[in-house]
Amino acid sequence: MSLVMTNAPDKSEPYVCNLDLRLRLGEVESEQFALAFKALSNPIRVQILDLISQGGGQICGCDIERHFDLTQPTISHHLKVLRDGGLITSEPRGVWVAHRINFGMLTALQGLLMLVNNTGR
Amino acid sequence: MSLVMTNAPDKSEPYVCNLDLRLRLGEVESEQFALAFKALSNPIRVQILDLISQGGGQICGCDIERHFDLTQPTISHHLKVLRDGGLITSEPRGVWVAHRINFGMLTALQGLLMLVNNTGR
DNA sequence: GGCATATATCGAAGTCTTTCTATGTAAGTT
DNA sequence: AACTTACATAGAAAGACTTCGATATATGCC
Repeated sequence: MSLVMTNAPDKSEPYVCNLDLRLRLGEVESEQFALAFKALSNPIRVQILDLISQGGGQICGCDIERHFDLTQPTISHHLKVLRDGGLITSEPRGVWVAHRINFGMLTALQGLLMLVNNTGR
Repeated sequence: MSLVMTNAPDKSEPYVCNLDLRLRLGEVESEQFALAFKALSNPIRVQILDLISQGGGQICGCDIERHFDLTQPTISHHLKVLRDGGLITSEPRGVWVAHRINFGMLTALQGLLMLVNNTGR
């Protein structure tokens, strides 16, 4: 019996294929998660999401553009990717558009990470 | 005074640009997060990560390939993307390779989501 | 109506991703 | 030494992503 807690595989034991593994996540489910993570797979979009979270629901594109060396169409594109990934919602408000965090999606992503993090240990 | 808790912007108020927003995430930091999220931006890789978490550290490529209609080089590529994104580690163990979840990275990603989720509310 | 402001869309250029086939490497087996 | 098994790498084809300039739309103001 070892004195340290470990889940490291025993090098002396021959490997036996693990036949118990199951795809717990369905195709549709994993595609939805992948789409949301894809929205976060770009450093600019990670920073945009952080800016929106600081804005407390009151944020327009011009408040975002100011922080980056990118053109307005590019920022508009990144906001669309975040929207399509379900991470934000955008509501027209007169001449500008209010961008808000979709808390439900963030919570869902946290849930998936927790599932993997806890199952693995 | 309203009877419901809301952070919805007041439609009657004219919008004023929010000059207080700051990029809390540096360039290097947001690039690292983006790289990790990019690893999760594909449904196959989301499912692979889930399989590895179920394996408890004892998982080889053949245990993964069985579940997908993809060739061995393609699975090998996806594992490399997960590795480069810091989500798993892979240790050669004789003729096969043990893939393991990098719990620290999952926790870091959960932390970012929590930051955005909590700041926004 | 005419003009300014905020945002979206289009189309194009360059780059990166996904997947394959073919091939290489390295450990275990007979 | 030859063979099998597990995995990695190389190169190629198709498609997706990122960014831009140009242009369109739509609201608010004079």
